[in-house]
Amino acid sequence: MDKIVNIIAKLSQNLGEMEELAREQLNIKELTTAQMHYLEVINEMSNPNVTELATEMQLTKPTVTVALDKLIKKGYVTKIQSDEDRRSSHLHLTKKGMQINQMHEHAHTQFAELMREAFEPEELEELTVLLEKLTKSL
Amino acid sequence: MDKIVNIIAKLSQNLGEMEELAREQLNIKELTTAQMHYLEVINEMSNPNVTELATEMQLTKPTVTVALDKLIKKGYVTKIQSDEDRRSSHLHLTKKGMQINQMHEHAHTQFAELMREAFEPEELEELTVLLEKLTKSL
DNA sequence: TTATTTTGTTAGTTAGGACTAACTAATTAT
DNA sequence: ATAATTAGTTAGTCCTAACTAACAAAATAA
Repeated sequence: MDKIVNIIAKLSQNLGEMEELAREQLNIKELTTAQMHYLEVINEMSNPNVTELATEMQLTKPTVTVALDKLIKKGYVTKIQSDEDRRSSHLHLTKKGMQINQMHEHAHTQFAELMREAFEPEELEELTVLLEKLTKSL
Repeated sequence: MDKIVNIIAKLSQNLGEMEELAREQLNIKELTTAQMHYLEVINEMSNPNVTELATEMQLTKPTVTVALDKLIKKGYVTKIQSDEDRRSSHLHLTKKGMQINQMHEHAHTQFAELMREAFEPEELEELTVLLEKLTKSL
């Protein structure tokens, strides 16, 4: 019945598959899904401390401390002591940690590639304009 | 630079948020993410047996057996012995198990709603035609 | 200055979800 | 008819990731 809902379902599914594929290709198998989530949130928050990160992720501080230890050991995150409050540290992604962004980007680039193949340039332009409008209202 | 990639990134993010929201709203908190995944795959495969399900999910049979026991106990799945091979059983989702579809559908419906709000009817029609073409080539 | 609060850690526990090894029952091949 | 294979289960192990309780160190309030 509802054509749009079906279309969205399919697009959503495809995007999911792309992300999964990108993950495999970029051999981030060293990281679990949970660990990737930490990196994503740290990235979004830009330099949170442990307490802030725990609050944002709705986890306890001990949980986050332990999780961070592993990510630091593996070289994805660094902790830099704060100047204002010496109990506290800011969390940063290392270059290696930034891979996580690459992963999503990679998936989205691949999807964009599919779109370029599927459409004539004029159609693509049309679609871009429409989707741009949509994202602006989201 | 690449407008489309950015647009896709945003759409992808939004779809993800919608799914998460739908999950919360439909109080499927009784299920873990892993368990939901079982239901999704069973649904896609329509009546697999344990071996087929394990192969599809790239898990061992004991793993799947144990996971299914829990889902059966909670009333999301039923196992029906095969007539042709009495060692084997077909897996079915119960009505309760079908909720999982509802969840995705709900998310997609919400997203479609946003689209209807964002566009004039003619634009929506235009977009539908374009996206339909895209999904066909995916 | 002393007491309280806050930041983060360490230690120990629990639950989920994966695995292998060993098994039973049913089917298929020799 | 017997041997080998296949479907699925049970038992036992391991790892991840969550939790609480108890703590030290630093900052803030009384």
